[in-house]
Amino acid sequence: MKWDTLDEEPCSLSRTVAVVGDRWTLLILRECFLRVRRFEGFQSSLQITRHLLSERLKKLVRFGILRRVPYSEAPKRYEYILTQKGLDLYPIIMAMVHWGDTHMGDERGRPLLHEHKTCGKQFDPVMVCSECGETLHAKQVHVHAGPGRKEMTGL
Amino acid sequence: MKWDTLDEEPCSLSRTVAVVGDRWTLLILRECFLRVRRFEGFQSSLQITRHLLSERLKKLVRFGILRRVPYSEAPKRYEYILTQKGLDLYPIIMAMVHWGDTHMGDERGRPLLHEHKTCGKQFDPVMVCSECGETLHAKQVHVHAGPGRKEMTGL
DNA sequence: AGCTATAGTTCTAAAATAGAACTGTCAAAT
DNA sequence: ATTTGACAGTTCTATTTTAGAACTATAGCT
Repeated sequence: MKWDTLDEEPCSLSRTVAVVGDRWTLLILRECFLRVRRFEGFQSSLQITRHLLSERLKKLVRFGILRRVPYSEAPKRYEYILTQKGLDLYPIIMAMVHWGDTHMGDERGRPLLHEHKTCGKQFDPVMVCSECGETLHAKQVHVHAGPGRKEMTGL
Repeated sequence: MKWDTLDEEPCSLSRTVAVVGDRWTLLILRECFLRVRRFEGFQSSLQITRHLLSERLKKLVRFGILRRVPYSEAPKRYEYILTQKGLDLYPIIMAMVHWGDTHMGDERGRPLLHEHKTCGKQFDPVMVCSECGETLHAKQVHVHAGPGRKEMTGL
């Protein structure tokens, strides 16, 4: 496939997959949300090869998900900070964490617990309809082509 | 990396990534939610090589996300149906679609629109706290180690 | 001058993917 | 009775990606 133009397909899922649809990128983003910011930090916690880490970070910067911000002049050193576009990936990451909690758990229990500072409780993420607030299920959703598409061949 | 044992890591994100963390798998799942069920259907709409499609479908069946159901004896033919575990991936897919709609759009407008049959309106998915119902934002969440983990190195 | 920390780049071997052709079963058409 | 076509894969080679390790560069510290 022409993965290099996947981000221009008339399908929002394809476009997202073009940016975050590989294993290393998702794991790097996990570290970002856990407040890792530096090259050595990513490298040592993920055991990713330096080459690939360098490449993935460049790609995330190119797509505007991370900002490369200097934190030291002489020697010039940079750290990688989530932009708003990057922070907006949180529902994707949390949805994946929640699915893993639900369907891939073992006898040891959940690896991590999430506390909502606003209400103080331990929570799970729930996806709801922006209009009526009801929990969303695949079967209650009808999909139809929008302006960005003639024929229907994607999500 | 040892991608073959990623699904046993003490991290729910890793475990999910082990199953759906590659481009073809995500695109195959998109087709599943668009009601594609058969080998030829996936192959022709995705232009994936038959080899990879075969391999990915096997993997999804192995992980219990699709069921391989016969729809014809003589010749034996099968179709691939989402299980409940598979249907539960919907929030992940929708979160990705929504991020794409928001951040990867072009002048042509959205490729697809989603209608919530329950309320009849065109909607966006929103991720809320299961306890208080408020919209979730990364910065309002505090993460701490659960029973499935001693040290904290994941989500 | 030598050691360490940080942030990469370069190199080769191994693994994954692309692309096309091939296999096998059966139904319908000639 | 033989050919054609649909379906669901499998097999093969060439190309691309990734793994793993070593190397480069800048600067502070002793």
